[in-house]
Amino acid sequence: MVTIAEVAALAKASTAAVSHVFNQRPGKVGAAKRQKILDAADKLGYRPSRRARQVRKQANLVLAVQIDSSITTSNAWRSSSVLSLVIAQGINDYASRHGYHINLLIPAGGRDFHEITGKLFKENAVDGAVFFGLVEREEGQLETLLAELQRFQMPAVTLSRTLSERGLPYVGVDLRGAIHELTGRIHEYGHRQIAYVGATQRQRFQQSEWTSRFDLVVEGLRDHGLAPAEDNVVETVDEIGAYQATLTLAGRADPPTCIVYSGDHLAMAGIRALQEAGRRVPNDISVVSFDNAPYVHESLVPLTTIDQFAFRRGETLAKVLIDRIQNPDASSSSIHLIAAELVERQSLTVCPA
Amino acid sequence: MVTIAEVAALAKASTAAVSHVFNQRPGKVGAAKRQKILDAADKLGYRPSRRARQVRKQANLVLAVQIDSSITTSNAWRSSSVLSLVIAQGINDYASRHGYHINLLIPAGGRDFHEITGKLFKENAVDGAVFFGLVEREEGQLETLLAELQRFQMPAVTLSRTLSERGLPYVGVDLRGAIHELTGRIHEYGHRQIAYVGATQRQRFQQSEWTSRFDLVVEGLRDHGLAPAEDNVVETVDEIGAYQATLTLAGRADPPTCIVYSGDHLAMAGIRALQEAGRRVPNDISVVSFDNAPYVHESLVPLTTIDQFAFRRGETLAKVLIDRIQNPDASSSSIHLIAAELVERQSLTVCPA
DNA sequence: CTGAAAGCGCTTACAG
DNA sequence: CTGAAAGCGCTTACAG
Repeated sequence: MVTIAEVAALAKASTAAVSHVFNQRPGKVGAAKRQKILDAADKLGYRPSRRARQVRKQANLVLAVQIDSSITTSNAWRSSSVLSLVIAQGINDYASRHGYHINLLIPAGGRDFHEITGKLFKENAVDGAVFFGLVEREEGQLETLLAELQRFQMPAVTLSRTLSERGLPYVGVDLRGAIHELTGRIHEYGHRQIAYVGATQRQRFQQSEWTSRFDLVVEGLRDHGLAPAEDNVVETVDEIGAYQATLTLAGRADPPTCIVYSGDHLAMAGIRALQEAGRRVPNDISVVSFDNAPYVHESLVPLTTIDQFAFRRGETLAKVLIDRIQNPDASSSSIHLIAAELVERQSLTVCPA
Repeated sequence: MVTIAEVAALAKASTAAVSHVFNQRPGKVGAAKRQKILDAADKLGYRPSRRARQVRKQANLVLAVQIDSSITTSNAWRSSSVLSLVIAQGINDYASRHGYHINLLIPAGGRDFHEITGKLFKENAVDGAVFFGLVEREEGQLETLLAELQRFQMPAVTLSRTLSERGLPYVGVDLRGAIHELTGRIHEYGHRQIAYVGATQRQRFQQSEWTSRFDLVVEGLRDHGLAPAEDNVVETVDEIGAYQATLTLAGRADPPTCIVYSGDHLAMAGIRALQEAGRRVPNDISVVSFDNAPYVHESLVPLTTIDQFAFRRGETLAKVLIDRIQNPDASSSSIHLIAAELVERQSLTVCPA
């Protein structure tokens, strides 16, 4: 391993100068010497040691990432498990570009909270934490978490609305624009009979992004004088449900000409059902959905969908957290919204005459 | 933060003694002094600093964990994504109990290899790596990986047979015993018409554990003079496929009395189909499957299934890897098999008369 | 603007 | 069996 001393020797500078150069402290080292140092480092293949830096800086350079346990314990939520992983990828990507590692916690029933606070905080093992969700299993768990965060001065960011309402910086997605564009397109293409298959308000997880998808779609449709009829809204959470619902819708005397699904996996199941029912997509019936998940390329018909930018959300989560860690006093904004975007492929087209 | 010096002072010992005690070096410190040190540490709430340890030991205390990218890019493989996460939990659990952190890599198309070797190895950022699978995207990628591993003297363990055949320590699951018990039970319960729904030999991923499930079931059944008829074997990889296949099987004039599914999620879909077809589970038709995944509690009928101990596999993976890191010369065995176990719940019962 | 020096908290030969 | 001391690679007041 090549050390700072070797670089200093080759560049005929002090180790301090080398350190300054590698810590981007501007104006500390003259341009000429700076260049010599950079050249020497380059020639030697020098890379600052994370480890030594950590001792000196009294920082772990580790981020705790707590993924919601429902992604493993709930079968129907497996689709969000994939998105969670993509978010985790994004966090990891940004974090490692900034010298941080991830300590991934996927709590199993009940242990969630203790794992993170009890071990990591007390052992001073991490510099910050990201909470995907907060499944409150016991009364007062939320309060305890917030208190611990406070006590250990632990910076944290979240994807959970509950936590964001309690002051944690929040990284979310802004669906409004994309949904508006989508409903505009649906209207423009002449669709009048629209169905919605997926999670709606009635679901047990209130306030989630999934339910707001439904609300926003209805709202967007209304703006164009459209809205799904009551019996064109089917609450379902998994693919078999979507498959069955679609079969039913397709079997109607007067089927919808456009079906909106709350997720790509449901839409993909729906397309299978439509094809089996002898309906062509999109010629007979258009299909649109949400997520633009990594597996969307497997769709039988290229899917028009709303990209939620999961990876980018992960990056933002990491960025916001690391900023807070490195700059605890800076008053940064606490809500970060990433605008979703409509991705037009082939599953949405003009309404058949 | 309380340091080793403070403990030494309170215990009237040298810092070296304290260090020895905390490093489990036996016979280095007398029992009496040892106790005094432990007491002092306890009173002060002392915990060794990972960071300082890292500089001294020239170790990162970080493990790279490369999950297979197909868990996000393939919709049908979402079930294995959950199991992968449970394995990752197990790794994380064991690792953090031993002072290691995880650097989780979920490669996105193509970047897999470069990410791990190019960045982590060269930057000397990790002490070891676990590879869930190796998706060879380019010719020679496997060779390059092995060469890099060699070059950087990087300990690695794997879940992939391809990699294990090339010498990496392998942690697998031994299904034989559990499947033998299962087929014994099926025979004993009087089932004669048995169906298999799920992944079989014909699947694109040869040599995977999934295909061997099928082979072993057939083998176990044969041992009892049973075996699924050709048209009782349905190749499918997702829930809708399982649902449809089950509907078909249940609709037969002479339906099977026992259906074996290659995964819990498929069995759960199958049970839905059976119930919708008016078949009672297990009274009319028995159902068994593989995995004992975390979401199995959602099954409409408590599922008899073969537990693959994903969590334990993760722990073992971490253990084997850390052992290698800490003891590079020890010649340890390179194949570790965890015996699967039959978990009997209610979905398998005696064959109706 | 630059460099010599102390120190982060720990581990480990080494001499006793 | 025990302790004084050097050192891991870096950062950061501090004095020049």
